[in-house]
Amino acid sequence: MSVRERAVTGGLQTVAAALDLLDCFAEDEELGVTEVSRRLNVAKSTAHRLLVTLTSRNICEQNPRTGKYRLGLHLYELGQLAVTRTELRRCARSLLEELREVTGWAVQLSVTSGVDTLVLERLMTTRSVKALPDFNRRLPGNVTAHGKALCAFDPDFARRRIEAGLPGPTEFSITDPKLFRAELEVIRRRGYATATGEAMPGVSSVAAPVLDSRGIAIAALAINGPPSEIVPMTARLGRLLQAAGRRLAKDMRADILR
Amino acid sequence: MSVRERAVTGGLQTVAAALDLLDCFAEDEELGVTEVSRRLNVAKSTAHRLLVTLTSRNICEQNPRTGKYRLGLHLYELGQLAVTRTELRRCARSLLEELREVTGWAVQLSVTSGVDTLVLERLMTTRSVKALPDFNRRLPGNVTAHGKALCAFDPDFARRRIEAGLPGPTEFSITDPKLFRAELEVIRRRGYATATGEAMPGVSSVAAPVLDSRGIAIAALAINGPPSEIVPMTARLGRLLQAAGRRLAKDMRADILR
DNA sequence: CCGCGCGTTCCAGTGAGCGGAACCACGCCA
DNA sequence: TGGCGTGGTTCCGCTCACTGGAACGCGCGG
Repeated sequence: MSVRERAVTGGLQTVAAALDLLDCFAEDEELGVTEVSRRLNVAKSTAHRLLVTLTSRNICEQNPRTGKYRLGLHLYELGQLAVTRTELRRCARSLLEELREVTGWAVQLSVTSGVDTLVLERLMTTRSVKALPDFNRRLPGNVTAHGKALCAFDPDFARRRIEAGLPGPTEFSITDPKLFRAELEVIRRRGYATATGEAMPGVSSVAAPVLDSRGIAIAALAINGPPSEIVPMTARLGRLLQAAGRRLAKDMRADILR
Repeated sequence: MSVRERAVTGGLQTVAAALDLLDCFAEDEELGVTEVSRRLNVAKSTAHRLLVTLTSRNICEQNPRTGKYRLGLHLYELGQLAVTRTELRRCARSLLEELREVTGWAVQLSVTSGVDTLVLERLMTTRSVKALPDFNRRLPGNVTAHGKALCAFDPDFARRRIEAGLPGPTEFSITDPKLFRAELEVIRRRGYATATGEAMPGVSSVAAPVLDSRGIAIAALAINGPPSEIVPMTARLGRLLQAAGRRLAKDMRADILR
């Protein structure tokens, strides 16, 4: 799809192409002009012009050694503005720190985004940095505890995920819709979700939803760590996270009324 | 400056306008079409088209209640990709967690960006969340300990800051170039920087630089907390941060050789 | 009901943006 | 050493995407 074909009703095709270019960097840290032109299906000169403009505002940077381009730090600044202004993040700030200190493991706050989950905040500890690999902020909703908690308590999200297919990054991932629905039923009865090795080997997590006044999940709180540490205290973590989820939901309702 | 006047040598004016529009949200959380059109000096219909396109990719979002626009969470995703791929952030990951646990206060990692400092990572604790207000990731280089450490050990940055003027957000900020230079001399001799109430009232910090092989600062590590807690242990924190800075610099040099 | 403010849509004119081609720099291999 | 391939950068003629002005639709307040 070249620039001319990026229909945006009432919008600008050139800007759409520039924004789509940014998404090319999700898979690859650095890209050359030629590869960008191939992926966007535009001429090399067009790709170059897009990159030059993005680079002029530090949305992209060029590696002087290789001549290749990567995402720039101005995105980081803008992104921090976006996320720290969300109500959810504001209300969760203190709670997340407490969870981190009480449990001693990595905590995170997630929301749905399309058919995936998006981690809005992830706080680590010394031992979690050592024990856990870095992982993605965006993941399919069926392979993590927080994703499953969100699916269990947000029927729209679950439906979207199932319709889009259930990816299976590891051998433990649930990819069968029937099994997935059964798992969601278990989670709804229990009130929290668990996952081990389903997004990536050697990571266990427990998650509970943050529910709105209709009982629909608006976010999920999770604790991550190695299976040997997390699995023995699953029930305890589940209760802790449920209580935290209720507190956060209450804080958000209070915030709206303020 | 309208769209037609946004010259980008070899670039695209329309894309430049879209990116400049994003910067309008630095000051204000939400903006209407009319205000955006005023700030960019473009027609309302042009502003609207830019916003519609940015919204189509979730770079902006529209508040359905007010009709106003704000930054969208896709920026957050892209920004996280940008920052987590920096060498510095990768090397500092574990070290920052240790510093936080050893000191019990908020730690941060900063770099220079134009005439300001940019906080790449800030780790909080429960008590720091309670004791410290939220503050900006971008600040002038003369009003924070990390900014002063970067100025003391990066002469170019210091020159740029002084030439651009020394802002004084509080009554304690150093705004006189002569006094500022004297302060930098003290920091260079001592090896670490301190600040109290200079960026915002009621916050103290200690910072030390991360130096490259020529002795030029490439980053700064800082600890922040309330004056009553930080000031009595300034010397101890200074030494701790200097050691951490040396270790980080060494890790980065090792990383490059890998 | 009318006026005002603001987000949204429409349309004619034109200049910004497109792609193809050439240029330049670098590394590699016979 | 020279030729080739790769990939970033620059140039140019053509055309259509983008611009601004104007109109529209909606909500609110007097």
